[in-house]
Amino acid sequence: MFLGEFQHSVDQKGRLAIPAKFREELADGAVVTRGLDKCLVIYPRTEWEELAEKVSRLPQTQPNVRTLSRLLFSGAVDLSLDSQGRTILPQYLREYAGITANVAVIGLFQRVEVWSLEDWNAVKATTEAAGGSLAEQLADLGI
Amino acid sequence: MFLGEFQHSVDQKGRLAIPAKFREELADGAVVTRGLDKCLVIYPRTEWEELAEKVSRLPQTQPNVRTLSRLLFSGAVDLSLDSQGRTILPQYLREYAGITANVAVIGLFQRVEVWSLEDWNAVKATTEAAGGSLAEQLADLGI
DNA sequence: ATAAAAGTGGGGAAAAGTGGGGTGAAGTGT
DNA sequence: ACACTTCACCCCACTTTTCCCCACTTTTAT
Repeated sequence: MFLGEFQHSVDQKGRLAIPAKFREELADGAVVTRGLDKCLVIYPRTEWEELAEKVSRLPQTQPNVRTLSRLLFSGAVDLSLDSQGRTILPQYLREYAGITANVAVIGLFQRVEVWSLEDWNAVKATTEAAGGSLAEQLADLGI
Repeated sequence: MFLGEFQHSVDQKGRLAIPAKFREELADGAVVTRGLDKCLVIYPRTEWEELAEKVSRLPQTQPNVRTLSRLLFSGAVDLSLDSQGRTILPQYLREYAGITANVAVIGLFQRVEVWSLEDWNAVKATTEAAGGSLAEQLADLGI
């Protein structure tokens, strides 16, 4: 279970330290790829396989599905950690998410997202402003 | 079952003593996250798992669902107690709830809320003043 | 009144995060 | 085929944060 928000930095070699609390769960294989928003997503192996299956079973005759496949699969790399618990983010992924030096690493239960710090703060501000309407959604879930 | 109001302080290291009466019930795992109001909420493990499961099963392709997930999960940390029964509140959570030095810890049956003392006093004043009309509104809920 | 428990504060060891150098493999160009 | 560059990976060093322990004060219970 991935939880929490961590501010880390990407060094000149493109290395990003994965929060120590996440490492164990990612140790036996994980994949980084483009997210649906302007961010990167890290899936542990089992989650990734499930997602990949689902997407590959969608009708590839639909343009949207082909677009999604390209977004998801073409960007994917498997995430390996060095002895300090860092991974290298390829340049094209950093570009996609607008990542330069400072990033936010976000735990989202089954997955991990990586945002440029600027963008994450913007998202957070928007989210908190939308607090009320989200409360209603929760109510709909019977929470 | 969490009941009562406690005034505690947060020290320079961001540590908050959990009221002794609450510790046992939180000992086998608990999670703190952002509340829907300007406060933090502590859920015991079972409550949290139920909530997290519900949210994680929603279709993550919907933008609102992703926003909700981020609000809920990114703010969450699991609550571990040191040998003095204290937990560390990360800085971003303290900021969210406007917590600096003095807080109110409130037992609310199945969950615990943490407020900055100032905000709590304001909320309490409002609540007590609204007593009469509140009763009417609650009647609609069948209480 | 005394003892026990709860709350508060701070110091020190350990872990996490960050930066940089060196080595070897892969790829490029001549 | 060879020299050269580039990039990934491993190691080491430093700084910062976190966690654990001890000590003190205040409150509660007997």
